[in-house]
Amino acid sequence: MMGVDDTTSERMNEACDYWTKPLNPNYIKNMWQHVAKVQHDQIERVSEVVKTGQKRKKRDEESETKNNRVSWVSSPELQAKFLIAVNQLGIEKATPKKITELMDVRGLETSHVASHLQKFRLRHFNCSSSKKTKPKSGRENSNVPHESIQVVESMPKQDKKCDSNFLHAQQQHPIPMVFDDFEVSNILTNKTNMMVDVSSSLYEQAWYPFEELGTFGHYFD
DNA sequence: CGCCAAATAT
DNA sequence: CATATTTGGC
Repeated sequence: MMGVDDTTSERMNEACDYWTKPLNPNYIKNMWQHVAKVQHDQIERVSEVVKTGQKRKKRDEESETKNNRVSWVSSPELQAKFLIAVNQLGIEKATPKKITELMDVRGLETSHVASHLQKFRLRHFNCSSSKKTKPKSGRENSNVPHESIQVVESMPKQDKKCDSNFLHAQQQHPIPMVFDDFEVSNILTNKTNMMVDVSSSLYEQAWYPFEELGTFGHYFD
């Protein structure tokens, strides 16, 4: 939200931040800085692969070695890491082993990634081909047949606070970056994304990009 | 049931 | 490593 002065208003509660005019480029810089930092922190926080054996109590973890299914769907962090790795390598050169190494997640094995990559490629292939072969009537693919999207550049480049991984992924620009719409939407809409830093009293809630703001918060600096 | 993500077999 | 098939949750 933006205003002429710093007069407070109830409506500010709906905003993630409040900017006073005139527009200062640093506002935007700081916003991206915060988003990048938060996202990076989240990704780094992944040290454990989500297991589907949730039914059983978390206490019996000795059976961990067995039924450890990796749930990509419920883990935006894994998806993000996967996407970053794939784009860093380039969609053509991305192979299970390399992806796994780049992701560097404890407990995540090449076979897991390979399986995921297979589905990823399948989706990607179907989407891009349907784009070509099916011009069709215009109203159709609003829901299921998601098309892949291409993101040329998603973030500003020059912030040192941005983590090296992010900078690397960005600056390397194996352009254009090819994302899987399915995964991207999961990442962007998941509530754990874009979380604020609880250690600061300012940041009470997260903000959910592309979604209705049920809550509100502020960001760093 | 059917669908589909994830695992497993080829 | 790629591709095909099976498994298992929902």
